[in-house]
Amino acid sequence: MAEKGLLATGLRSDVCGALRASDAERRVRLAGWIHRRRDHGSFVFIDLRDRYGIVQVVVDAATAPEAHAALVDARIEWVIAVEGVVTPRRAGTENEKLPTGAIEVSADSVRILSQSKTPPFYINETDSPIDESVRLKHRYLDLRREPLRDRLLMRSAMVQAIREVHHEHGFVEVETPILIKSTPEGARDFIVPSRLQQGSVYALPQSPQQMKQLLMVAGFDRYFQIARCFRDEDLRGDRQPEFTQLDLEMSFVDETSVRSFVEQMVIEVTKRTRPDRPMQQLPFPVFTYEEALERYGSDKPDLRYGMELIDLGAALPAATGFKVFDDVRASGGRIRAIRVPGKGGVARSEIDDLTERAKRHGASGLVWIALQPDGEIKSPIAKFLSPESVEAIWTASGGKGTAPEGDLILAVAGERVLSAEVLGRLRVEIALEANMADPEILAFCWVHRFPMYQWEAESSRWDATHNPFSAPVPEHLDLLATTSGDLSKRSAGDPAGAALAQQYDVVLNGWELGGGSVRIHDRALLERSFALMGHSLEDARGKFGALLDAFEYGAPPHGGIAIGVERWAALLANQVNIREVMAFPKTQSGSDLMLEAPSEPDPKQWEELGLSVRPTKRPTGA
RNA sequence: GGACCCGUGGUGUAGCGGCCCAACAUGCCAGCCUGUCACGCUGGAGAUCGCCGGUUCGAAUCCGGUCGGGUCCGCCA
Repeated sequence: MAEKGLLATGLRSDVCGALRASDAERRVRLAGWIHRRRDHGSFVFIDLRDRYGIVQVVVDAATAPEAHAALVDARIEWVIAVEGVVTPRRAGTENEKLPTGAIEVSADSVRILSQSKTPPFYINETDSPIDESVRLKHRYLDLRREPLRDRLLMRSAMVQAIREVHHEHGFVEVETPILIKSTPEGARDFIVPSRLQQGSVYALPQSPQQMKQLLMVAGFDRYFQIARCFRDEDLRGDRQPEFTQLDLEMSFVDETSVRSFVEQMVIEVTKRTRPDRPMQQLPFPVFTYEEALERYGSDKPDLRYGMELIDLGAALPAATGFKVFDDVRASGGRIRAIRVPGKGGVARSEIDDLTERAKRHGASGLVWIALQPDGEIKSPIAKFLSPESVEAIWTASGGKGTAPEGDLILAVAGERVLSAEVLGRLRVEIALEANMADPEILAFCWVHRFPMYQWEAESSRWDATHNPFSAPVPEHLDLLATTSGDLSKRSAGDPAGAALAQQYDVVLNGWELGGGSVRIHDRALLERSFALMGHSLEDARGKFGALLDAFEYGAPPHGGIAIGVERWAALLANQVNIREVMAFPKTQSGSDLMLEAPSEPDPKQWEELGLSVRPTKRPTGA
């Protein structure tokens, strides 16, 4: 909390929220918004609000007639300045709900600084939800309300902590340009046409990736930036077209040293921002991608609850007689399951719903086995299950009868990755619906050793799983070397497909907070990697020429990470939507409802840029 | 590009074929009130039900389209 002296201005000696019993008898000047008013005729109470809090101001017609007259006219959300004496409240009229509730300010002077129209929604009440488009149109009023205000204050504290911790560890904060060259990194670029060089465009950075690697070549050794990033893709609750990354890069590191710093930093920032929220496990548990997939069906596991995936195949005999299971195993697929505790008495309609969802996620079906409260087994495949198999299933899932209501096993048979991912999603959905996760706990973990490449069947080529600059783990270098450089000979069976990257993600409560890697700092290796992904040498040099060139002038081994600031802030603020931790977010269709952006430019602007636009249907508005 | 949900006085909701030129709460306006704190009391104003079209004797209500907002898939790290 800031010092009173620093907050004093010509209009105020104190802030509203900070007055306490110890200020009694002081004469103060306050300025703020009228939060509420209670007019009793011969005297008026005002709750005066600023961002520090609320204090009650009372004006008595008998002792301060002019001030009283002013307040009789004043309305909610008007901005006023008052002058008066801090007075202990009469016995029995203290308000324990307010930090300032022991005192009130007896005002003898009231000045109207600014009037307000009736706001489109309540500033002083936040219990009932307001349609988000209304909130966005009047964002400055929504920001005036406590929840959004507090979240932005928290985000500010968080960013301050980020800067502090990095400076404490020798990091240099460097700003990188917003107008850069288009460097397709996967997402679609935002484009800014150049006036000076008509027909050419700048791109807005999807991240400062190349810049920060160049800073390592420059010898900055430890860099960080709170960087604005831009991606022209469809929006989601956790995706905005412009967003902020904590971007950092370190030289002379291996994977362990980067993760070790990042982990300390994340813990420290989290503690300084939300000291009240417990972290589930320190140090962060570390999973390989493979392990995360096998155990949680996800590369961003939520560790706040159990329901890990079970490999039913191991519990069942080689041939069950149930065609679906036997066929899947014959073709190399898996039979996986999760056990939902307490759901033994599940209703048929609920099973249908779960089956529907499993199919939507790509499964061909969902098999269920219910251990009912009475101990009976109910399942469409009961006749294929010997008593031994049933026993084995329960043993594999951690023993039977953990809940008196019985348990429910949900099984999916299918291709190795797909079967895991389907159950991984069901696991998250079921946990959400059953409130299985403690909302206060912060469960961080690392997931690492991702595959370098994934096979793109349509284009018959390998593509970077994360980013194309990630280095392979040292023991897999030869997998890249032994894969033919000839594009036409590329196949899903190439040795490179098995290569793992020195790539790591930080995960929090089932959200990917950020990801990074140890980078390739050798020009030849980087060119080879691009070649594997089907880029010609000229192509790669055209897009990443500066980086490739720089690597010929002494590039230190380096690595880093980028962390989504809004996602982190949203999780710390217990929000599922990053708009709730952003001052001025955009809608799902990319509009700013307050500024009414995007908008058509003046025709002259097109002309200056040497551009013309095909006429299209424009929304006419509702 | 696709699927689904929502749109009724300022705000949040109810109404889901005639009882509705629309109800409730809150807000707003006016008056009253010497201790309130979501003050209270009395009275009042305020919506052609997002928009367009259709079905029907009759539409806030049913159907189609469209606009806006949201959730999700694709996309995106």
